[in-house]
Amino acid sequence: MATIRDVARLANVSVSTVSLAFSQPHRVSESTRLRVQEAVERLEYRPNGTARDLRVRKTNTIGVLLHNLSGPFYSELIRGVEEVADRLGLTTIAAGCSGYEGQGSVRLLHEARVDGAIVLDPSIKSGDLLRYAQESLPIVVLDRPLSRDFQSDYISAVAADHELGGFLAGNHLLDQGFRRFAVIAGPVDSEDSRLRHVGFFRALRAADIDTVTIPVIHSDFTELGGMRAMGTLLEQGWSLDAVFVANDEMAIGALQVLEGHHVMVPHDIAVMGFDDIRLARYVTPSLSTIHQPMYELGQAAMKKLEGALNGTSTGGLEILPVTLVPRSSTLASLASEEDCAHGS
Amino acid sequence: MATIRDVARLANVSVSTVSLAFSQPHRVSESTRLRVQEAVERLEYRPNGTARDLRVRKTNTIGVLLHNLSGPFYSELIRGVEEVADRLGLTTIAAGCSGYEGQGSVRLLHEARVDGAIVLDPSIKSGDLLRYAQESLPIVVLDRPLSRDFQSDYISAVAADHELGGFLAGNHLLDQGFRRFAVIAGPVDSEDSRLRHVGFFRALRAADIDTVTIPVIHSDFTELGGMRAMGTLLEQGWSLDAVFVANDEMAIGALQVLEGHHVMVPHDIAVMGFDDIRLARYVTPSLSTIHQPMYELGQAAMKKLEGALNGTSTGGLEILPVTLVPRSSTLASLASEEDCAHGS
DNA sequence: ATAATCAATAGAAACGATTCGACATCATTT
DNA sequence: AAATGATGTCGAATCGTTTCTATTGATTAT
Repeated sequence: MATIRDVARLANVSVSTVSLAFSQPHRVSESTRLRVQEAVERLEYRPNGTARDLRVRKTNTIGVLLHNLSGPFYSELIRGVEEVADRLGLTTIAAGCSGYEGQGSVRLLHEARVDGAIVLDPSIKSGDLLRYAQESLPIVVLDRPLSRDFQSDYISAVAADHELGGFLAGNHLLDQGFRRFAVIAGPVDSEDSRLRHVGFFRALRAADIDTVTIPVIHSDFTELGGMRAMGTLLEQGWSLDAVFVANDEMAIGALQVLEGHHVMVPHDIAVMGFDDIRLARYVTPSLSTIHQPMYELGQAAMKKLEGALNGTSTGGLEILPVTLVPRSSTLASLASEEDCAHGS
Repeated sequence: MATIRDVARLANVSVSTVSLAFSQPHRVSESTRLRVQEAVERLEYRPNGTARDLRVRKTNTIGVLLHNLSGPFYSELIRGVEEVADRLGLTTIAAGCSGYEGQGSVRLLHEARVDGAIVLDPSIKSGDLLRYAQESLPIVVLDRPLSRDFQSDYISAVAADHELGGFLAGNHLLDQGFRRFAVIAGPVDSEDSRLRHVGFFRALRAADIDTVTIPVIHSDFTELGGMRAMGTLLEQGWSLDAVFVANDEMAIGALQVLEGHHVMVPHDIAVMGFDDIRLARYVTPSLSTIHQPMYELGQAAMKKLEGALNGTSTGGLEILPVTLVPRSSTLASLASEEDCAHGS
């Protein structure tokens, strides 16, 4: 690889002049600029980013840390981040955190390989984040609980309004006339799931429904987990109008179990999900759910990061609203139809 | 941020000793190691990755370049890459290539910010890749055409056997007794689509079917594109048994149009996709398709890259087999049933 | 007893850029 | 004619590591 020295030599100028020719072309004479230009092309010179980063102590790169890069769920979110970052001339890189400490993406933070980071991985310990975050490396956590002792000028947060989502879900099911509910929640340590749950119960209580008698099953946010949870619910023989499931993955699992047991949705039992993943629209019946504004979340996170980067930090927590997406799985009009569908 | 000098000062040793204490702890005495250790903790010292990279001329990072990070399609693939990279102690970072040249992820290559790259983005010009690829920056292209003049010791390729996929699809449809076909292909400049098409026709010709009279519509690999293509096919009034669609996205679009026109699948027309995206299993009727081994593709790409990185390069092109995934949308037994479904 | 070996540490030279201050050279002002 | 100001260029310092080559004192071999 040709270095800037090689270019300087070939163009018969000093290294500093070459550098100037790049950064402030108007400051060097026409003739030298041309000579430099030619040398660059002859040598196929490309600047070494690592060296530059070291000197200017900036990488112009921000990292998005995910639990694993695999989640299709985060696609939209990253698009939002990228869109904003691009406008700011920043490169977005995403890294999964599958491996153990030191490995993988934590290295991006630990070794200051990025100027800032957006963290979506609940598996990264808050203590670590707190240590990493500093003026030269602000962090925005997205959709992850931040506890009271998790305060720092260099950490801010963006989240969807999960409580509101639960509330909207509850109201919707009530509107449709359902009265006997069950909840399939996420893992007990999931703050998101808890908030959704809280919002849901708030809606029910506002309608004078006794929430204490409502069966709640905690599962693990996966399709399989949803299947097991729904199976349990059926076995226990509850009489139900509707099930509020804490995310779409599990809801889709639940749908399958119901179909397997010839329980008609929404006729016998309505099902409500949360997240609005792509699949939700395509399953049969299509799944009513709460839409998380993933793209906007990504944008908001990146904007917050920008603020922290250029000092005009806003800090704190920003909460974005979610919206109800009613589909077939909770439609009362369908629920009251006859068993057999006529025509298509 | 504390530097290694600060640590050295506080521990009362030289900078080089601190460095040694990290890299080869047995080479320094117990007592100094402890002093260094303590200084590190007191100062919260973390090595600067940028400086290290510059000195050792290696980043221990490999990049995965995607068209956009958004594609859920690539999730599995990246998982495969990550799994292998982790074992090798390499960090995987993914970057989209949305922006223009110089921006975004090309910077990773251009400025040598990674030790190697896996490229999935057809929008990156082959010429650029050729320029970037060199001993210190090997590149593996994945599932993208590499033309004859695209030869370099530092570029290798991994791809799925699209031709075989088309062939399997053709045979499957023939097995199910379909005889009058149409093809919804991808963009004309898509090598993948072309190969799928070729394989499909090879199967038909082997069964003495005249492929010349088969209608072919080129679309753009999107759901909407599939809808338009199917719409056109219907308008033109062909009598068809089955449609081979060059990818699942378009196939799903086609399915929707057929449903809209009250054409029963597979009773009236069978539909076959390609890729085996997650959605394929969940649409109604579930979509028969050709499974691309995304995870294995990712693994294979990373292994090839490893070979190039440590000199034991294998180079060339590796082709992985695909498999047939028959589902409802092409099942002859369903096709011959009565119009009205009884029960579920 | 002297030379050779070894362990532990230090010093200094890279790595490849950017950037600051200095220095000519030449045109302009007083 | 001297002072001032641009303009274009250059040398050297710097960023924070790693690593090569001394240096020192102690231990072992001859």
